[in-house]
Amino acid sequence: MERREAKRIRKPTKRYIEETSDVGSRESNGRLVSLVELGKRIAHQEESTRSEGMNTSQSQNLEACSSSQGRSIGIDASTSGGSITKPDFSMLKGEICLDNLSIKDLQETFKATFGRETSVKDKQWLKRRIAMGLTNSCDFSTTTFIIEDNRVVKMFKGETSKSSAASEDLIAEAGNETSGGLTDVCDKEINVHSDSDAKRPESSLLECNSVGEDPNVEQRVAKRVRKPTKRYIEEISEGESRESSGRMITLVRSSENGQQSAKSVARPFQHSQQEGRPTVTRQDSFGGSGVQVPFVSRVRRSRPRENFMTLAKLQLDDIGTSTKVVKKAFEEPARMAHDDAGNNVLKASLSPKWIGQPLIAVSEEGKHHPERIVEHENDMELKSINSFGYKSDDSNVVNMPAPMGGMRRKHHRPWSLTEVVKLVEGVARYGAGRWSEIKRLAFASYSYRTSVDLKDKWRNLLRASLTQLPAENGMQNSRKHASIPIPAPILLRVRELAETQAQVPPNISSSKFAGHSGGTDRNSQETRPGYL
DNA sequence: TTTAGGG
DNA sequence: CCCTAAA
Repeated sequence: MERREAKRIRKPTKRYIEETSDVGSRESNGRLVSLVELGKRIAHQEESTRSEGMNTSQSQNLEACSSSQGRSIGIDASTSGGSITKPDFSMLKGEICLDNLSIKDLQETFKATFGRETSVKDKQWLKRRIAMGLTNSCDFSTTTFIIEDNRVVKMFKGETSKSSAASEDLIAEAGNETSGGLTDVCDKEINVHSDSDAKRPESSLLECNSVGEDPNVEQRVAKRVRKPTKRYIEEISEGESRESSGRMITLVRSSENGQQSAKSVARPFQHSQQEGRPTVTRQDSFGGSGVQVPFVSRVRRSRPRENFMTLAKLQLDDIGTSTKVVKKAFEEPARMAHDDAGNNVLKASLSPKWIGQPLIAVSEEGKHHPERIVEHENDMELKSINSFGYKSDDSNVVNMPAPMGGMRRKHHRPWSLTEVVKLVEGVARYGAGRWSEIKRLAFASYSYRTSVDLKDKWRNLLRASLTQLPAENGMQNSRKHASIPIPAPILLRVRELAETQAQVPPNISSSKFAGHSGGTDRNSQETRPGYL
């Protein structure tokens, strides 16, 4: 329990949070830049008192340049700056003033809002329409930048009122260019925008920004390379989901109103992906559709592992992965054949069959339950145990059907008594925890049984020795269970060893386990403690 | 890769 | 058994 906590709490979380939030900060930083620039430009424009026409065009530019937030900022600027006085924006603060306007005014407002004329005379309709349009645009813009918003806006406002001095600073800091130069750059950008209007995915506010102040941004992009572990993806996505989902909404929204902003917002991800390893966006090449999936579609809990693998193997003919799988799959039978050389039994007849087996038919087989094939083997086990000759048993060349099932679960291989004994011996000799050692020395002939398996088995043995030992008098040979109980002596030994090596949890001991084993058998995955 | 633990 | 985190 304690260990678990320690394990779970560890820093990776922190690190990943850092990394992931980095995206956010980078992005918001980008926004910030644009806002700063906006402020700059506003200030500049105020300073040089341009003509009315220029003003309006500028405000449009603002919108275009800063995409989503541009909207609200532009509005804010015009209201707070006060230099822009087009009647269109008289209701910028929302639908507040709509009531006071005449139909004609409303129509004009409509035009200003939606960019098209309307002949509707219905005051209510107009108001509703305008209000909707406004709230839409404002809405998503406000949801887009949350934290930075206040700060930025605040600074921005102060700057506009203060005019030149502050703006000079910003300008110098931003790009050691003259303000004219900067505006020129942006103006250019904007012209491009307005030329092709909606159909320009590439050019974006980000580019506009990076013109002024990119190095930081670039660095951050480059920094974000590592792809979090799936587990972590799931976990942090919990915290991040808000942000990402918000962004998704933004994308949708903006694509339904100002087109180009969508692409521009989404762009950083693509960028970082090109930069190196896949990061936040992934190319899901399922079925060759090649769809870009933003973040991780956190849809599945539990283990779709095999499914995925088989699926991958089937659907996309990725040579790389599939070959790897196949190779690994083939390894098993080969080794098994080799191992069984020392023993007798039916090795020769079986192994060639596996090797010769085609790679197909595997995927399909994944759905069936191949667990059953073991049955006969148990009988063998029984025999050898009954004779109590702790050997000659587990030459179990289990009739394992095609191991290369696209990474299917290892066929459940019951632990034979000899294996258990060897395990115990191994632990006695090398100590519990030296699983690799034990594996290498005591289990040299059992190619299956990885060190992890040994570890697991030992854990189970331990558990068994703890729970089952007290009652060892009563139900020694009980036929309750189909499988063979582990002989008490062995369990005793296990326990001794465990005590020797301080593996016995002092107080909890049996009660916990007893309660635990009462639970559902979880697909018979977890073998019962006291049995083979 | 190996260990340790949770599932 | 599987999966992962840590080391």
